[in-house]
Amino acid sequence: MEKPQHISHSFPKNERLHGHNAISTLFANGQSFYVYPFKVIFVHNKAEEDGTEVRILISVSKKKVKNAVDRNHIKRMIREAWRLNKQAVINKVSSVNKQIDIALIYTGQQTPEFILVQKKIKAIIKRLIQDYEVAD
RNA sequence: UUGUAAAUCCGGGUAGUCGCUGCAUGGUAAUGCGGAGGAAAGUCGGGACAGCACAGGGUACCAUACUUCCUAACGGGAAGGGUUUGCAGCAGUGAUGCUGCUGACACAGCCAGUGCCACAGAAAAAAUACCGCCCCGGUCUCGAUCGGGGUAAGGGUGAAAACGUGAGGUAAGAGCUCACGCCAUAUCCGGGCGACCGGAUAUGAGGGUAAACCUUAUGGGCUGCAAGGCCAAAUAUACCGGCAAUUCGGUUCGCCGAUCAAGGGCUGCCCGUCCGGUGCCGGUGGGUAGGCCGCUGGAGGCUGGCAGUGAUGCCAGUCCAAGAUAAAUGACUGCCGGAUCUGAAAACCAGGCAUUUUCAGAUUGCACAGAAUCCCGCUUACAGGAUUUACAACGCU
RNA sequence: GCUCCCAUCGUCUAGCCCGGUCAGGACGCCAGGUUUUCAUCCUGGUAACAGGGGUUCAAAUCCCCUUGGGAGUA
Repeated sequence: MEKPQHISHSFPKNERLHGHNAISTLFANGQSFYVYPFKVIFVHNKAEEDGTEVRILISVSKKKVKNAVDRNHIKRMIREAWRLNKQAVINKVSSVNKQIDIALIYTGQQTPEFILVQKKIKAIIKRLIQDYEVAD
């Protein structure tokens, strides 16, 4: 699919969504859809100068998952699944010269298997790409 | 050997692939080294550190409460003292005492004062006597009744009944008296640094409750790293409410000194004190919410020696062991280990069951749990394993 | 992170400071009555002190620990 030099499984800091303003605008103006057990919120922006196409926020509610160890574990699995499969979204977004902020909110109450998480993340990525093709 | 209890320690290992984070090298590609816990948890005590404030005094408020010691400090710890639950033994007519084992105790003072003690009960604290007991008087049907008085031994009530046991005494009774025993207070003697212990004498209106008010003693400024500092960015000496606008002296006419109003600081209040002349206080609103420092080398860890019953301290050597910030310390796979289940073999036994060991297979990522300024404690959670000590058992048929 | 507060019938609450009655009231819910029927109204019932330990004769109340919920704070 992609050229070898574009394949990167790294997850640097500028691909993580942070800052009060960016998150507020995402939750205020973003579109959302569900792929159980995830709620996905995303918003399109104009391309940034620093070259990051995608910024992502991963959240697990303290009310759904009480234990801090389990909460960290879920977040790590989600981040890992995203890290290994994100390249398709980056390529698509950079091809239309835009930038996207995404929030992945885990709404389940049980700790899932990694295979299941990876399957769902792939489905979300497919949905995001479809959304771009419809927009075009 | 197994089980139970207590104490201390450990609480998965390893290889590969792909990642995150700090530092160093290096230069924008990488490489090397480091990267959660005994509780990181609860935020219950105590500190360090920081900011505000800082003549001081009284009072209020809060906390603590056997003694001595340890500690930076503590509501923590060590050693000791006292009280007490349960069991067993011994002494005594008995009340009770002594000894051993075993736990528990927020354990100053109800003899400083005040309050409270529901229901029941006659009475709940200096006792108005319900039943009962006894004496005196009246009446009559001659053992009952009425009236007056004595009595806290007995009954019943209650969580608790006015020191307990035995005797004397008496109309009946009563610490009324005596002996013994317990308790409290005071004084003296001996021991102990002390709590307290042993003994003697005297006194006695001899319930409980201070996690009731309180008294006594001791201690305590307030706020917390979102403290606080710097840089960047951004705006509005915006609006509302309340309060105030002193006097005198000197002068080189710039001011200076004194007094004083509004108001503010000194945790609340009072005194006192300091600041304070065009502003002061309270509320609402607007802007920015990015980065750096604080931020990890410390009451530090480990080893050894010495002192001490011990907590702990001193000395010497050695080591450096996370610093994230929408928040890192991981994910996947293989092997080893653990746990559970099944099967087989062996050991013990006359045989079987149980137990133990070994082997094979299957299942399961596998205790509690994730640093957020740091440290010392406490409390709570915790599969399994190791060591030590104490006690019990050494199988059933 | 730090600093605090709260927990009582199905719901909203009183009682807690200063311990003592069957833990009171309102709205619910259930049953009966009133009414031709329904609503209203009347009568009766239902049902709670977050969990554990301590102090006390006695704890919703006082003290300690745990659990759950909430608030403030650049």
